[in-house]
Amino acid sequence: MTTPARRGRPGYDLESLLQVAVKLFNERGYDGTSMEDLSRKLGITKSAIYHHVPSKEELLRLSVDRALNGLFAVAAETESFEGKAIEKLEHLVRGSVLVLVDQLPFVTLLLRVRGNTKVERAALARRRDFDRLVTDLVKQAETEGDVRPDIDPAVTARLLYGMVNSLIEWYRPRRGSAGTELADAVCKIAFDGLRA
Amino acid sequence: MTTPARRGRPGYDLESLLQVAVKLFNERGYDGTSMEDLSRKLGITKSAIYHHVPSKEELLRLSVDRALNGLFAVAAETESFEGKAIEKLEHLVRGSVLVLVDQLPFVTLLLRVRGNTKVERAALARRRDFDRLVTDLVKQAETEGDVRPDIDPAVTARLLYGMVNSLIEWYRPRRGSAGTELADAVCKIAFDGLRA
DNA sequence: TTAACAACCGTCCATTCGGTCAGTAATCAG
DNA sequence: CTGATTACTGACCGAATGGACGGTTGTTAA
Repeated sequence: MTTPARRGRPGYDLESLLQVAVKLFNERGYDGTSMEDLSRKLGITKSAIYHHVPSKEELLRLSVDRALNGLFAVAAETESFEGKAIEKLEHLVRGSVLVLVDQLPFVTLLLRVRGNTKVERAALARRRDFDRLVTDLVKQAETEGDVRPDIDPAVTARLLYGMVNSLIEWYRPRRGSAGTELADAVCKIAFDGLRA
Repeated sequence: MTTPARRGRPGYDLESLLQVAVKLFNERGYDGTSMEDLSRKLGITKSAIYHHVPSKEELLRLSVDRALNGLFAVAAETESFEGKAIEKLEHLVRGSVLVLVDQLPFVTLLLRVRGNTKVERAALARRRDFDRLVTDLVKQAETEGDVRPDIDPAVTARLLYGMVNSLIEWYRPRRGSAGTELADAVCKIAFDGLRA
Protein backbone atom coordinates (compact mmCIF):
# COMPACT_ATOMS: atom_id res chain seq x y z
CA MET A 1 0.00 0.00 0.00
CA THR A 2 2.77 2.39 -0.88
CA THR A 3 0.66 3.78 -3.73
CA PRO A 4 -2.59 5.53 -2.84
CA ALA A 5 -3.69 4.81 -6.46
CA ARG A 6 -4.18 8.27 -7.97
CA ARG A 7 -7.04 8.85 -10.36
CA GLY A 8 -6.69 10.28 -13.85
CA ARG A 9 -3.81 10.30 -16.26
CA PRO A 10 -0.47 9.55 -14.61
CA GLY A 11 2.27 12.13 -14.61
CA TYR A 12 3.38 14.91 -12.34
CA ASP A 13 1.20 16.22 -9.56
CA LEU A 14 1.93 19.48 -7.78
CA GLU A 15 4.19 17.81 -5.23
CA SER A 16 6.43 15.92 -7.66
CA LEU A 17 6.61 18.97 -9.89
CA LEU A 18 7.60 21.15 -6.96
CA GLN A 19 10.46 18.83 -6.08
CA VAL A 20 12.00 19.19 -9.53
CA ALA A 21 11.33 22.93 -9.67
CA VAL A 22 12.96 23.70 -6.34
CA LYS A 23 15.99 21.63 -7.21
CA LEU A 24 16.45 23.49 -10.47
CA PHE A 25 15.86 26.86 -8.82
CA ASN A 26 18.64 26.08 -6.40
CA GLU A 27 21.03 25.02 -9.13
CA ARG A 28 20.57 28.02 -11.40
CA GLY A 29 18.87 30.53 -9.11
CA TYR A 30 15.19 31.42 -9.19
CA ASP A 31 15.58 34.35 -11.58
CA GLY A 32 18.10 32.41 -13.63
CA THR A 33 15.63 29.59 -14.29
CA SER A 34 13.02 30.13 -16.99
CA MET A 35 9.77 28.21 -17.14
CA GLU A 36 11.07 26.63 -20.34
CA ASP A 37 14.20 25.47 -18.58
CA LEU A 38 11.93 23.88 -16.02
CA SER A 39 9.64 22.32 -18.61
CA ARG A 40 12.63 20.78 -20.37
CA LYS A 41 13.87 19.32 -17.09
CA LEU A 42 10.39 17.93 -16.38
CA GLY A 43 10.05 16.49 -19.88
CA ILE A 44 6.72 18.24 -20.45
CA THR A 45 5.76 21.48 -22.17
CA LYS A 46 5.76 24.85 -20.53
CA SER A 47 2.00 25.14 -20.70
CA ALA A 48 1.62 21.85 -18.83
CA ILE A 49 3.27 23.46 -15.82
CA TYR A 50 0.50 26.03 -15.69
CA HIS A 51 -2.00 23.24 -15.23
CA HIS A 52 -0.45 22.58 -11.83
CA VAL A 53 0.46 26.05 -10.71
CA PRO A 54 -0.92 29.48 -11.60
CA SER A 55 2.43 31.26 -11.84
CA LYS A 56 6.16 30.91 -11.44
CA GLU A 57 6.02 32.91 -8.27
CA GLU A 58 3.56 30.46 -6.73
CA LEU A 59 6.25 27.79 -6.96
CA LEU A 60 8.50 30.05 -4.98
CA ARG A 61 5.80 30.80 -2.43
CA LEU A 62 5.03 27.14 -1.83
CA SER A 63 8.72 26.40 -1.32
CA VAL A 64 9.63 29.17 1.07
CA ASP A 65 6.45 28.65 3.08
CA ARG A 66 7.33 25.00 3.55
CA ALA A 67 10.75 25.96 4.85
CA LEU A 68 9.41 28.66 7.13
CA ASN A 69 6.70 26.40 8.55
CA GLY A 70 9.35 23.86 9.45
CA LEU A 71 11.49 26.41 11.23
CA PHE A 72 8.59 27.98 13.11
CA ALA A 73 7.38 24.55 14.21
CA VAL A 74 10.73 24.02 15.90
CA ALA A 75 10.57 27.50 17.38
CA ALA A 76 7.13 26.83 18.86
CA GLU A 77 8.36 23.55 20.29
CA THR A 78 11.30 25.37 21.83
CA GLU A 79 9.16 28.02 23.49
CA SER A 80 6.99 25.44 25.21
CA PHE A 81 10.12 24.10 26.84
CA GLU A 82 11.06 24.41 30.51
CA GLY A 83 14.61 25.26 31.49
CA LYS A 84 17.40 27.76 31.03
CA ALA A 85 17.65 29.92 27.96
CA ILE A 86 20.88 28.33 26.81
CA GLU A 87 19.24 24.92 26.81
CA LYS A 88 16.36 26.29 24.80
CA LEU A 89 18.89 27.84 22.43
CA GLU A 90 20.69 24.56 21.92
CA HIS A 91 17.38 22.85 21.30
CA LEU A 92 16.47 25.49 18.74
CA VAL A 93 19.79 25.13 16.96
CA ARG A 94 19.54 21.33 16.89
CA GLY A 95 15.98 21.54 15.59
CA SER A 96 16.94 24.08 12.96
CA VAL A 97 19.74 21.88 11.67
CA LEU A 98 17.35 18.94 11.46
CA VAL A 99 14.77 20.97 9.54
CA LEU A 100 17.52 22.24 7.31
CA VAL A 101 18.72 18.73 6.56
CA ASP A 102 15.21 17.41 6.15
CA GLN A 103 13.91 20.19 3.92
CA LEU A 104 17.24 21.16 2.39
CA PRO A 105 16.05 22.37 -1.02
CA PHE A 106 13.23 24.46 0.41
CA VAL A 107 15.38 26.09 3.08
CA THR A 108 18.08 26.73 0.51
CA LEU A 109 15.64 28.62 -1.68
CA LEU A 110 14.37 30.55 1.33
CA LEU A 111 17.81 31.72 2.36
CA ARG A 112 18.48 33.14 -1.08
CA VAL A 113 15.38 35.27 -1.40
CA ARG A 114 16.24 38.91 -2.12
CA GLY A 115 12.94 40.77 -1.73
CA ASN A 116 12.11 41.68 -5.32
CA THR A 117 8.42 40.79 -5.11
CA LYS A 118 5.63 40.67 -2.55
CA VAL A 119 6.13 36.95 -2.04
CA GLU A 120 9.82 37.44 -1.40
CA ARG A 121 9.27 40.35 0.95
CA ALA A 122 6.74 38.34 2.94
CA ALA A 123 9.29 35.55 3.28
CA LEU A 124 11.95 37.99 4.42
CA ALA A 125 9.55 39.38 7.02
CA ARG A 126 8.93 35.95 8.50
CA ARG A 127 12.66 35.29 8.49
CA ARG A 128 13.23 38.44 10.47
CA ASP A 129 10.66 37.28 13.01
CA PHE A 130 12.57 34.06 13.41
CA ASP A 131 15.89 35.89 13.76
CA ARG A 132 14.43 38.13 16.46
CA LEU A 133 13.38 35.01 18.33
CA VAL A 134 16.94 33.70 18.25
CA THR A 135 18.41 37.02 19.33
CA ASP A 136 16.04 37.25 22.29
CA LEU A 137 17.05 33.79 23.40
CA VAL A 138 20.75 34.67 23.22
CA LYS A 139 20.13 37.86 25.20
CA GLN A 140 18.29 35.96 27.90
CA ALA A 141 21.02 33.33 28.07
CA GLU A 142 23.54 36.10 28.51
CA THR A 143 21.69 37.67 31.43
CA GLU A 144 21.51 34.20 32.96
CA GLY A 145 25.29 34.09 32.73
CA ASP A 146 25.55 31.23 30.27
CA VAL A 147 26.66 33.14 27.18
CA ARG A 148 29.88 35.19 27.03
CA PRO A 149 29.13 38.84 27.89
CA ASP A 150 32.03 40.35 25.92
CA ILE A 151 30.17 40.19 22.60
CA ASP A 152 26.92 41.91 21.63
CA PRO A 153 24.17 39.28 21.84
CA ALA A 154 22.79 40.37 18.47
CA VAL A 155 26.18 39.69 16.90
CA THR A 156 26.49 36.35 18.66
CA ALA A 157 23.04 35.33 17.46
CA ARG A 158 23.85 36.26 13.88
CA LEU A 159 27.18 34.47 13.88
CA LEU A 160 25.50 31.42 15.36
CA TYR A 161 22.81 31.25 12.72
CA GLY A 162 25.27 32.28 10.06
CA MET A 163 27.03 29.04 10.84
CA VAL A 164 23.82 27.03 10.90
CA ASN A 165 22.49 28.47 7.66
CA SER A 166 25.79 28.02 5.88
CA LEU A 167 25.08 24.28 5.85
CA ILE A 168 23.01 24.75 2.71
CA GLU A 169 26.18 25.69 0.85
CA TRP A 170 27.84 22.32 1.19
CA TYR A 171 25.79 19.73 3.06
CA ARG A 172 24.33 17.05 0.81
CA PRO A 173 22.25 14.24 2.35
CA ARG A 174 23.70 10.76 2.09
CA ARG A 175 21.86 7.52 2.68
CA GLY A 176 22.12 6.42 6.28
CA SER A 177 23.66 9.61 7.58
CA ALA A 178 21.45 11.09 10.26
CA GLY A 179 21.24 14.83 10.68
CA THR A 180 21.77 14.46 14.42
CA GLU A 181 25.51 13.94 13.94
CA LEU A 182 25.70 17.15 11.99
CA ALA A 183 23.68 18.93 14.67
CA ASP A 184 26.17 17.62 17.24
CA ALA A 185 29.09 19.02 15.29
CA VAL A 186 27.43 22.39 14.87
CA CYS A 187 26.58 22.64 18.56
CA LYS A 188 30.07 21.62 19.65
CA ILE A 189 31.79 24.20 17.46
CA ALA A 190 29.27 26.94 18.12
CA PHE A 191 29.02 26.52 21.88
CA ASP A 192 32.51 25.37 22.80
CA GLY A 193 34.67 26.50 19.86
CA LEU A 194 36.92 24.65 17.46
CA ARG A 195 39.98 24.72 19.74
CA ALA A 196 41.14 21.44 21.27
CA MET B 1 44.80 67.48 -5.10
CA THR B 2 41.91 65.22 -4.34
CA THR B 3 40.83 65.41 -8.01
CA PRO B 4 43.23 63.92 -10.56
CA ALA B 5 41.46 66.21 -13.12
CA ARG B 6 40.00 63.78 -15.66
CA ARG B 7 39.92 64.79 -19.30
CA GLY B 8 36.83 64.73 -21.48
CA ARG B 9 33.16 65.02 -20.67
CA PRO B 10 32.35 64.47 -17.01
CA GLY B 11 30.16 61.58 -15.92
CA TYR B 12 30.67 58.00 -14.87
CA ASP B 13 33.89 56.17 -15.48
CA LEU B 14 34.19 52.40 -15.21
CA GLU B 15 34.95 52.50 -11.51
CA SER B 16 32.06 54.69 -10.41
CA LEU B 17 29.71 52.77 -12.66
CA LEU B 18 30.87 49.48 -11.16
CA GLN B 19 30.13 50.69 -7.65
CA VAL B 20 26.51 51.38 -8.50
CA ALA B 21 26.14 48.19 -10.52
CA VAL B 22 27.45 45.91 -7.79
CA LYS B 23 25.25 47.53 -5.20
CA LEU B 24 22.17 47.00 -7.34
CA PHE B 25 23.17 43.43 -8.18
CA ASN B 26 23.36 42.70 -4.48
CA GLU B 27 19.99 44.24 -3.77
CA ARG B 28 18.03 42.47 -6.47
CA GLY B 29 20.34 39.65 -7.48
CA TYR B 30 22.47 39.58 -10.64
CA ASP B 31 19.89 37.76 -12.76
CA GLY B 32 17.12 39.82 -11.23
CA THR B 33 18.72 43.07 -12.34
CA SER B 34 18.26 44.12 -15.96
CA MET B 35 20.54 46.54 -17.73
CA GLU B 36 17.61 48.92 -17.87
CA ASP B 37 17.15 48.72 -14.12
CA LEU B 38 20.80 49.62 -13.85
CA SER B 39 20.60 52.47 -16.36
CA ARG B 40 17.67 53.96 -14.47
CA LYS B 41 19.62 53.82 -11.24
CA LEU B 42 22.60 55.45 -12.93
CA GLY B 43 20.47 58.15 -14.52
CA ILE B 44 21.82 57.43 -18.00
CA THR B 45 20.52 55.36 -20.90
CA LYS B 46 21.13 51.67 -21.28
CA SER B 47 23.37 52.14 -24.28
CA ALA B 48 25.59 54.51 -22.32
CA ILE B 49 26.54 51.61 -20.07
CA TYR B 50 27.94 49.79 -23.07
CA HIS B 51 30.35 52.65 -23.61
CA HIS B 52 32.07 51.62 -20.37
CA VAL B 53 31.69 47.87 -20.43
CA PRO B 54 31.25 45.35 -23.26
CA SER B 55 28.63 43.19 -21.55
CA LYS B 56 26.63 42.64 -18.41
CA GLU B 57 28.74 39.63 -17.58
CA GLU B 58 31.90 41.74 -17.63
CA LEU B 59 30.50 43.73 -14.73
CA LEU B 60 30.13 40.48 -12.84
CA ARG B 61 33.64 39.36 -13.77
CA LEU B 62 35.25 42.58 -12.62
CA SER B 63 33.41 42.35 -9.31
CA VAL B 64 34.11 38.77 -8.39
CA ASP B 65 37.73 39.07 -9.49
CA ARG B 66 38.20 42.01 -7.17
CA ALA B 67 36.81 39.99 -4.28
CA LEU B 68 38.88 36.92 -5.10
CA ASN B 69 42.08 38.94 -5.47
CA GLY B 70 41.55 40.38 -2.03
CA LEU B 71 41.03 36.98 -0.46
CA PHE B 72 44.00 35.39 -2.20
CA ALA B 73 46.23 38.29 -1.19
CA VAL B 74 45.46 37.47 2.43
CA ALA B 75 46.02 33.79 1.76
CA ALA B 76 49.45 34.48 0.25
CA GLU B 77 50.34 36.66 3.22
CA THR B 78 49.27 33.84 5.53
CA GLU B 79 51.37 31.22 3.80
CA SER B 80 54.53 33.31 4.11
CA PHE B 81 54.01 33.26 7.86
CA GLU B 82 56.10 31.37 10.38
CA GLY B 83 54.43 29.56 13.23
CA LYS B 84 51.82 26.98 14.13
CA ALA B 85 48.95 26.16 11.81
CA ILE B 86 46.32 27.43 14.23
CA GLU B 87 48.01 30.83 14.33
CA LYS B 88 48.07 30.90 10.55
CA LEU B 89 44.41 29.96 10.58
CA GLU B 90 43.49 32.77 12.91
CA HIS B 91 45.46 35.17 10.77
CA LEU B 92 43.63 33.97 7.68
CA VAL B 93 40.26 34.34 9.35
CA ARG B 94 41.07 37.83 10.57
CA GLY B 95 42.34 38.84 7.16
CA SER B 96 39.28 37.37 5.46
CA VAL B 97 36.95 39.34 7.72
CA LEU B 98 38.86 42.52 6.95
CA VAL B 99 38.69 41.92 3.20
CA LEU B 100 35.04 41.12 3.54
CA VAL B 101 34.38 44.35 5.40
CA ASP B 102 36.56 46.36 3.06
CA GLN B 103 35.19 44.95 -0.19
CA LEU B 104 31.74 44.03 1.10
CA PRO B 105 29.72 44.49 -2.11
CA PHE B 106 32.20 42.57 -4.23
CA VAL B 107 32.53 39.68 -1.82
CA THR B 108 28.76 39.57 -1.42
CA LEU B 109 28.34 39.17 -5.15
CA LEU B 110 31.04 36.51 -5.24
CA LEU B 111 29.40 34.41 -2.55
CA ARG B 112 26.12 34.33 -4.45
CA VAL B 113 27.46 33.10 -7.77
CA ARG B 114 25.69 29.93 -8.93
CA GLY B 115 27.74 28.71 -11.88
CA ASN B 116 25.44 29.42 -14.82
CA THR B 117 28.13 30.84 -17.12
CA LYS B 118 31.85 30.51 -17.75
CA VAL B 119 32.59 33.58 -15.67
CA GLU B 120 30.63 32.19 -12.76
CA ARG B 121 32.20 28.76 -13.03
CA ALA B 122 35.66 30.30 -13.07
CA ALA B 123 34.80 32.21 -9.91
CA LEU B 124 33.51 29.05 -8.24
CA ALA B 125 36.72 27.24 -9.16
CA ARG B 126 38.86 29.90 -7.51
CA ARG B 127 36.58 29.80 -4.47
CA ARG B 128 37.11 26.07 -4.20
CA ASP B 129 40.88 26.62 -4.30
CA PHE B 130 40.55 29.02 -1.40
CA ASP B 131 38.36 26.61 0.56
CA ARG B 132 40.88 23.82 0.07
CA LEU B 133 43.53 26.10 1.50
CA VAL B 134 41.45 26.65 4.62
CA THR B 135 40.69 22.96 4.99
CA ASP B 136 44.37 22.04 4.74
CA LEU B 137 45.19 24.55 7.43
CA VAL B 138 42.54 23.13 9.76
CA LYS B 139 43.81 19.60 9.12
CA GLN B 140 47.36 20.60 9.95
CA ALA B 141 46.24 22.42 13.09
CA GLU B 142 44.44 19.28 14.14
CA THR B 143 47.50 17.05 13.72
CA GLU B 144 49.42 19.63 15.76
CA GLY B 145 46.84 19.11 18.50
CA ASP B 146 45.37 22.61 18.47
CA VAL B 147 42.00 21.86 16.91
CA ARG B 148 39.47 19.46 18.42
CA PRO B 149 39.89 16.00 16.92
CA ASP B 150 36.30 14.84 17.43
CA ILE B 151 35.03 16.61 14.31
CA ASP B 152 36.06 16.03 10.71
CA PRO B 153 38.46 18.86 9.78
CA ALA B 154 36.62 19.42 6.50
CA VAL B 155 33.41 20.01 8.45
CA THR B 156 35.17 22.29 10.91
CA ALA B 157 36.64 24.33 8.10
CA ARG B 158 33.29 24.72 6.40
CA LEU B 159 31.49 25.72 9.58
CA LEU B 160 34.25 28.21 10.33
CA TYR B 161 34.02 29.90 6.95
CA GLY B 162 30.28 29.53 6.93
CA MET B 163 30.34 31.81 9.93
CA VAL B 164 32.82 34.21 8.35
CA ASN B 165 30.97 34.42 5.05
CA SER B 166 27.61 34.88 6.73
CA LEU B 167 28.75 38.40 7.63
CA ILE B 168 27.64 39.59 4.20
CA GLU B 169 24.05 38.86 5.20
CA TRP B 170 23.87 41.45 7.92
CA TYR B 171 27.06 43.46 8.40
CA ARG B 172 26.80 47.01 7.12
CA PRO B 173 29.80 49.35 7.49
CA ARG B 174 29.31 52.29 9.80
CA ARG B 175 31.49 55.38 10.03
CA GLY B 176 34.19 54.92 12.61
CA SER B 177 33.63 51.23 13.18
CA ALA B 178 36.79 49.31 12.39
CA GLY B 179 36.58 45.79 11.01
CA THR B 180 39.10 44.59 13.57
CA GLU B 181 36.46 44.54 16.32
CA LEU B 182 34.28 42.36 14.16
CA ALA B 183 37.23 40.10 13.41
CA ASP B 184 37.82 39.81 17.16
CA ALA B 185 34.23 38.76 17.76
CA VAL B 186 34.34 36.19 14.98
CA CYS B 187 37.59 34.68 16.25
CA LYS B 188 36.38 34.52 19.84
CA ILE B 189 33.16 32.72 18.95
CA ALA B 190 34.75 30.46 16.36
CA PHE B 191 37.79 29.43 18.35
CA ASP B 192 36.45 29.45 21.92
CA GLY B 193 32.69 29.18 21.51
CA LEU B 194 29.80 31.36 22.59
CA ARG B 195 29.54 29.84 26.10
CA ALA B 196 30.57 31.99 29.05
C1' DT C 1 -18.95 1.04 -22.00
C1' DT C 2 -18.97 5.31 -20.33
C1' DA C 3 -18.31 9.43 -17.63
C1' DA C 4 -15.42 11.83 -14.65
C1' DC C 5 -10.90 13.16 -13.88
C1' DA C 6 -6.28 14.67 -14.27
C1' DA C 7 -2.21 15.54 -17.06
C1' DC C 8 -0.70 17.34 -21.18
C1' DC C 9 0.13 19.70 -26.04
C1' DG C 10 0.53 23.48 -29.73
C1' DT C 11 -0.04 27.95 -30.74
C1' DC C 12 -0.06 32.42 -29.78
C1' DC C 13 1.00 37.08 -27.41
C1' DA C 14 2.72 41.34 -25.19
C1' DT C 15 6.66 42.51 -22.92
C1' DT C 16 11.34 42.49 -21.62
C1' DC C 17 15.89 41.01 -22.37
C1' DG C 18 20.98 41.95 -23.59
C1' DG C 19 23.10 44.27 -27.06
C1' DT C 20 24.31 47.31 -31.59
C1' DC C 21 25.23 51.53 -34.07
C1' DA C 22 25.57 56.03 -35.85
C1' DG C 23 25.56 60.38 -34.19
C1' DT C 24 25.84 64.14 -30.35
C1' DA C 25 27.53 66.82 -26.18
C1' DA C 26 30.75 68.40 -22.87
C1' DT C 27 35.31 69.06 -21.20
C1' DC C 28 40.44 70.19 -21.54
C1' DA C 29 45.14 71.05 -23.74
C1' DG C 30 47.32 73.65 -27.15
C1' DC D 1 39.43 78.46 -32.25
C1' DT D 2 40.76 73.53 -32.93
C1' DG D 3 41.21 68.92 -32.06
C1' DA D 4 41.63 65.26 -29.00
C1' DT D 5 39.26 62.87 -25.41
C1' DT D 6 35.51 61.06 -23.02
C1' DA D 7 30.55 60.46 -21.90
C1' DC D 8 26.20 59.98 -23.58
C1' DT D 9 21.50 59.60 -26.62
C1' DG D 10 17.84 57.45 -29.41
C1' DA D 11 16.27 54.33 -32.43
C1' DC D 12 16.49 49.77 -33.28
C1' DC D 13 17.04 44.28 -33.32
C1' DG D 14 16.45 39.29 -32.61
C1' DA D 15 15.76 36.32 -29.04
C1' DA D 16 13.81 34.97 -24.74
C1' DT D 17 10.41 35.65 -21.12
C1' DG D 18 6.05 34.57 -18.32
C1' DG D 19 1.68 33.43 -19.36
C1' DA D 20 -3.16 32.48 -21.87
C1' DC D 21 -6.27 29.30 -24.18
C1' DG D 22 -8.80 25.69 -26.44
C1' DG D 23 -8.32 21.19 -27.47
C1' DT D 24 -6.39 16.22 -26.54
C1' DT D 25 -4.84 11.91 -24.30
C1' DG D 26 -4.59 8.43 -20.86
C1' DT D 27 -6.50 6.29 -16.44
C1' DT D 28 -9.86 4.74 -13.04
C1' DA D 29 -14.44 4.01 -10.93
C1' DA D 30 -19.08 2.91 -11.76
